[in-house]
Amino acid sequence: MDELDAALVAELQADARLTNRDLAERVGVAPSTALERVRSLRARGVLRGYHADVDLPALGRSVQALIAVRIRPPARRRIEEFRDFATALPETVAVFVVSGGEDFLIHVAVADTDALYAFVIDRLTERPEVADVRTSIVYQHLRRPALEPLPARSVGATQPPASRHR
Amino acid sequence: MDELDAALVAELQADARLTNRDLAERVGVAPSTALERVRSLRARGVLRGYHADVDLPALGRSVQALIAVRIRPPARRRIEEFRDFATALPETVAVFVVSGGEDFLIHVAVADTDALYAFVIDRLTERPEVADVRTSIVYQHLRRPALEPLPARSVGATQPPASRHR
DNA sequence: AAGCGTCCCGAACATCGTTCGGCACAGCGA
DNA sequence: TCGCTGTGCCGAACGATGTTCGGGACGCTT
Repeated sequence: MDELDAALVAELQADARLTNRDLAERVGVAPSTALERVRSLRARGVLRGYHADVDLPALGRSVQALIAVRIRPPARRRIEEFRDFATALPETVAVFVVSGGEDFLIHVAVADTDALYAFVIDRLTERPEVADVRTSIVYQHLRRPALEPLPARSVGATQPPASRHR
Repeated sequence: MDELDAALVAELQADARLTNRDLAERVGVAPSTALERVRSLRARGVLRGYHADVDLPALGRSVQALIAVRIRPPARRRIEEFRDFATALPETVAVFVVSGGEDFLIHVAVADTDALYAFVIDRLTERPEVADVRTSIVYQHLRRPALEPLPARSVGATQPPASRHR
């Protein structure tokens, strides 16, 4: 993870459909170099995939919510089963397994508030391990365009090689 | 948003770097057709962009958290200012503006628990409008590979044209 | 039944992805 | 000081891909 890797990652976070040539040009290396670097990043698991960002209302999901769920008893098996269950639901956008007052935060996107209510009372509270549910409507969901590697102390980061060549 | 559009969106959500040819083959149309459809989806704002999914620990951010923040007074100006502030912070992954007990949920990724603590007490509670903060560690963050358009009642969806041609 | 609009296709040319041989530099040991 | 070695990068070349454009098929309207 030297500076070049970081630049490639940043560019691909901002636009994953950049052509390899454009990508190379933006970070200032030859296309062949960019190609090999990106491959390495993929192989090392730094780049995990590329996903389209979709407008949820256009998909008929105008209402988003974050649903905090408490599981009783919070044993590994219950947690993992519920996590898999929640992740597989078609209304689910993402699932956070968290510490604190609750065990899960489920990010859902549904057609309207009726569908949200139905989701909570039919899908969630129907399950016996669900001890508590708190629903928050999501008004806005903003993401950062690109995550830079932070100051990076120690971590598993490989040594940045000295700058080379021309 | 007919069936073909939905298929294209689903494929690009799963892998945004599919070549147009592969994409066309998967959904069963000619490359030129796929190209025009995807263009239209972009132009209509259904597809908002393409982003690389990055392994945060590899970027030196091994600790993730969701930080619930309450703003006082919760007036529009305060809310919007704080939202922009939080979105711009380098530690921030995403910001949810929500209803309920809190006004914000900030998803952050930092190097370690020290950095998390520093973030909360130096960056957040330093601001006078921050009335309350609740931090939850994120153990896991799972996303759905692809969001299908839900049963879709009414919505702004255009009429699906009858199947055409061969 | 004829006209029209929509959607899709396939061929063709420009552009891109990918491979491969080779060079430049840094570090090492003699 | 000198040569050796490994690493990272480059550029040319070939195969694959992106993109445009003219035209055909179908359903709907008049």
